[in-house]
Amino acid sequence: MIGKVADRRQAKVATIVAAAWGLARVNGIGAVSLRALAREVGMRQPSLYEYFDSKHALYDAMFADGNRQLLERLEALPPDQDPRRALKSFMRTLADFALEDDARHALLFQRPIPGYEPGPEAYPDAERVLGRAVELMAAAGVDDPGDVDCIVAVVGGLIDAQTSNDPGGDRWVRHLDRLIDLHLDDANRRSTR
Amino acid sequence: MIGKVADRRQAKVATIVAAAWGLARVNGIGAVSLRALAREVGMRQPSLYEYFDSKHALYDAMFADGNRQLLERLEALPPDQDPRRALKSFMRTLADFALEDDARHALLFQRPIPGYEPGPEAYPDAERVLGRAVELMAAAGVDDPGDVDCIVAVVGGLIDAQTSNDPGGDRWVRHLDRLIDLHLDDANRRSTR
DNA sequence: GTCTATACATCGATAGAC
DNA sequence: GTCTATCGATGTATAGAC
Repeated sequence: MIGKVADRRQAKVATIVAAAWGLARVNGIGAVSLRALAREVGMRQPSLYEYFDSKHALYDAMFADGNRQLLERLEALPPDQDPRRALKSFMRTLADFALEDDARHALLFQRPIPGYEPGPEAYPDAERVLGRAVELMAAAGVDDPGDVDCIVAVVGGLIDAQTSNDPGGDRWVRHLDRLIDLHLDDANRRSTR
Repeated sequence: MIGKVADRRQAKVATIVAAAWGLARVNGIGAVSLRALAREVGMRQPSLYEYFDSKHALYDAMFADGNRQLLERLEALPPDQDPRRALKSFMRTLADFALEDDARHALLFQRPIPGYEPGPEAYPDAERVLGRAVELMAAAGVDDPGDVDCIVAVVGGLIDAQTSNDPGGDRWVRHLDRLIDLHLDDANRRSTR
């Protein structure tokens, strides 16, 4: 088996990434230091360079991992014939995912690290998430890209307000379903006219 | 005049804060270093501690200054008898202000600096901004706090999407007026029923 | 692959002379 | 009030032993 050594390496990479998420949850994504991360996984700092060429490469791995987690959860949703119910379920899952872990939400959907932008190789999963959202909205009768943009912005706005101003509560996200209906109704009304 | 020395000090503080905004605009709010800031105002780095006890104190001064700028601009708006027009004008001014300067928008409305939260002494102006928004919405017939939250979140969502995904464009903010009407109509419909 | 050791850059912060 | 000098932390990177 030639793959065994590569597998072990991948497992170690996964361990390191998981430990990095742990540190990020405690002190914030910007406070993950390579020395602390190495300590967490029982290594010395230079040894991490065996697995990541730079700190940005670590961020890329975390970004890709986070998007993979999200995509996995979204794809596990049971299919729903009712396009509205399907869209709401999708968006609620997205919101729950974002609210579960501030640091992960920040890395995936904001630019919390000065000088770091996710590399292109980490984007495919992120684009699949958005693509699925667009599909679901189309099924619900939203054909104007402007309406898609609005719904995306509204959901993002609710999530951001929730995490910033009422972490752990539901003061904003409790309006999620109602606002989706409001915007779908409005989009349908304007497209059938 | 006893106040003269204090005035001079305040003027110097203002100069430093202005220079800090300049650096933030160029490299991002997170990349403002005390050494670069000192260089900018013709000082050495330790001398800045004569004016700010810590870097967080500098951030607090910038936060207060940004909110003061915003409040000034909002209070300069001409009064408008039509509550909807007044609210839209308020929100458009807010959006323009946010889109003008990414770094300022980030410091005022997000938490872009790991470990930094604005101190309580910097909040009054920020609360006056929100208070004015609530007043305008009340005048437009929005009496449910949940509806106020939704409109705040929607405007914030449009602004964030705009800065993140189409800086300099209007792909999201062009929907601002329409979405405000949509949400006001919905709030009014539900409150008069 | 992992280690020790080291180099050099940056950063915020402090001590103490003037 | 401003300076020089310095501290300890960081990230990045390398050399070389095992």
